Amino acid sequence: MSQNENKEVKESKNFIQEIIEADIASGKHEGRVHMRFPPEPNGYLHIGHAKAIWINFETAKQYGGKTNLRFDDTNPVKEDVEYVNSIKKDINWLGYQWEGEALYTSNYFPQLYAYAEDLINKGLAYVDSSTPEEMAEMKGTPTKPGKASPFRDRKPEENLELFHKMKAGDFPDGAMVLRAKIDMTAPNMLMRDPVIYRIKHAHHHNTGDEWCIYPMYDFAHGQSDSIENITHSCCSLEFMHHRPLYDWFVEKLGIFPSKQYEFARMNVAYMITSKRRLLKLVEEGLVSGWDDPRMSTLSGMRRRGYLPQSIRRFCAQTGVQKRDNLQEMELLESIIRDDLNQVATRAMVVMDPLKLVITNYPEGQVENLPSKNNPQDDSAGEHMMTFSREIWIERGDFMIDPPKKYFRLAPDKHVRLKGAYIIQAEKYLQDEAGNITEVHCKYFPESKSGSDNSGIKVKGTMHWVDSTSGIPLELRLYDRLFVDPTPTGHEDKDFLEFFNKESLVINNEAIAEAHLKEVGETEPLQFMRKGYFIKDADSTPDKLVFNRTVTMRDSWAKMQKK
RNA sequence: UGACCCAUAGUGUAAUGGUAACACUACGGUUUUUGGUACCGUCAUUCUAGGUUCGAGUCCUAGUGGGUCAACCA
Repeated sequence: MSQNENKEVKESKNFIQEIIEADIASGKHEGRVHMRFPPEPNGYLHIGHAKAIWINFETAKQYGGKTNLRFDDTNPVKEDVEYVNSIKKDINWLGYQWEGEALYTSNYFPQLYAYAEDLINKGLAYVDSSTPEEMAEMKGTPTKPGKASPFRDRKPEENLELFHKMKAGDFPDGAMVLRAKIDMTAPNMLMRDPVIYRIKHAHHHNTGDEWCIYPMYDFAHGQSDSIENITHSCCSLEFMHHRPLYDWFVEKLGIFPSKQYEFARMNVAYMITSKRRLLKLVEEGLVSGWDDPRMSTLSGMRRRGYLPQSIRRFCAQTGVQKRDNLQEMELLESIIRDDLNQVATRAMVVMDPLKLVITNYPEGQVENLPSKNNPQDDSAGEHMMTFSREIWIERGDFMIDPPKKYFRLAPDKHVRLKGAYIIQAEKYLQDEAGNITEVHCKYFPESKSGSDNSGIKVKGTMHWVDSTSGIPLELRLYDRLFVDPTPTGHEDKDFLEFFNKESLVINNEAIAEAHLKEVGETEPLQFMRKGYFIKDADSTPDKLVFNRTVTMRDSWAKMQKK
C-alpha cells in the first residue's frame, strides 16, 4: 500500500461493510468472510472491473477473509484462454492475488449437472421442447403474466430421460432446454420458469468437447458460490433481479447459503466500458488496440502510465453505494498527479524548440550541472545535464510583446534557466514570415544555481535542453477519447460522433536531455512544466517514444482563457 | 400500465434520531529555482408534501424524478 493510500483511510463504512460486520457480530459462518471476483473470460478488464476487483479484494482483506478468482465460463462460444491470461495479468498488476489457484465454473459442470437432476427429481425442473419464439411468446411482459408451456407438466422420469439424452448429444442445438419450474405469473420476469440448461455443440476452452449442454448463468453462479463456500457474493446492480432466483436455487437444492449483494457500477465521465463499443473503436482503427493508452482497459491505462495504486485510490475515494453515479475525470487525474508527483523522475524536454544563444558564454565550452531527480524525495538523487552556449527553449516561453503577468522571457526581461543560470534577453532574429528563429541572451555567471549571489530576482523559471547533448523524441500526447462526458447517453446519436479527433497528437519535434536514454520502461517521469510521461514499448534505440500520462495542472493556461 | 432499486453542494462520498462533514472542481490568496508541489480562504437549510418525535438528511406515508427487468448472454 502506498503512502497516499494510507493517509486516506476512511472510518465510515459502506453498506457492504455494515452487512459483513453485522454478520460477524451475529456469528454467521463463524465470522468467516470469503468473497470472489467472477469474470467471464470473454474480453479485457476495464476500469469498471477494477472497481469490482477492488471491492471484493479489499473488503475481504479488511476482515481477514479470502477472495477467489473464478472464471464464469458457461458459454463456450464467447470464451477463450487468451482472456483468462490477460485477466490474471491485470488483476496482479492492480496489486491483488487471489486465494489458491484460479477457479473455473466449468470445473463444476458435473456437480451442476447433478443439481439439475436433483431439481428434475423434485419436480422443480422440466424439459421444454418449445421453440425460442414460442417460449418468448409465452413468457408475457413485465405487465402481463406469462402462460404455461405445454411441456410444463412432463413427468420427472420423462424429463430425466430427455435431459440425459440432451447430455448424450442426441439432439441438435436449440431443440429443447431445461427450465426451472417456478411461476409463470411472477412480476419478476426471471422467475417465469428460467432456462437453466441449453444445448450447445461447441468446443469449450477448458472442458474441450466433453459437454454439449451448458448451464445458464443463473444456474451456475449461485451454485458455484455455494460450492466454494462464498459468504458474500458482491455484484453490480444489474443482477439485483437475479437474487430471488439465486436464493431459490440455494433453497431448493439445500446447499450452502451464499448471499448476493449488489452495488452500483462505477461510471467515469468521458470513458466507455461497453465491450461492444470498445471493440468498435478497435475494429474501426480509431485506437491502436485494446491496450491503446486512451482505452478504459487496464492494459490501456497501464500503457498510459497510470499507477495501479492510483486506480486503487480512485476506487476507494469513489465509494461503494447503490445510486447511479458518474465520476469525474478530474478526480482520477488529481489522484494520478498526486501519486506521480511523489515518484516521478524529473527531466527536461522541450516540446516546441526555439534556439537560444548565450552570447557571453564561451564558444566551445560545455559544463555539467546537477539536476534533482525528485524535489519531493531527496533519496531519489540527481543526474547530470550539460550546458553550453546554445540551448533549446520552449517557443511559448518567449514573447516579443508579452501580456501583463507574463513571467517568461521577453526582450530585456530576466528569467532563470532551471538548475542553471539567470539570463536576460537581448535580441531576437526573425525570418521573412516574421517567425522568431533565434533569441540572443546574456547570462550572469554569478547566478549559478545553488550558489547564486547575483542579487537578481526573477519571477519565472524555465526548462531547457542543451544543444550539444539533446536527443530527439517522439511524444504521444493523449487526451480524453470523447468530447462528451457520456458519449453513449444520447439516444439520437451514435457514440462515435463524440470521438475526440485530438485524443492523440503526435509530436516529433521534441528534444530531451540525454538522461532520458537511461530510463526504464516502467519508470514514471515528469517532463518539467509539461506533464507526466512513460516510455512506450514502441521505443527503439534510435527513436525513443513516450506517452503522456497526464498534463501538469496549469493555472497559467487557465488564467489566460479568461 | 407491473415489480424492484435509488434520491445530501457542480461531481462524488460521509453524517448509524442530536451543530450537514470530507475530497475533487470552481473562485480568491500565500509560498515556490517546475505558473508544478505545499498551504490558507469562499461555495448546501439534504427532491416535494404530509406524519411520528423534545428533536428528522436519517423513521413512516404519498407524490415527483432517475435507474433496472421480457437473451437457449454474463
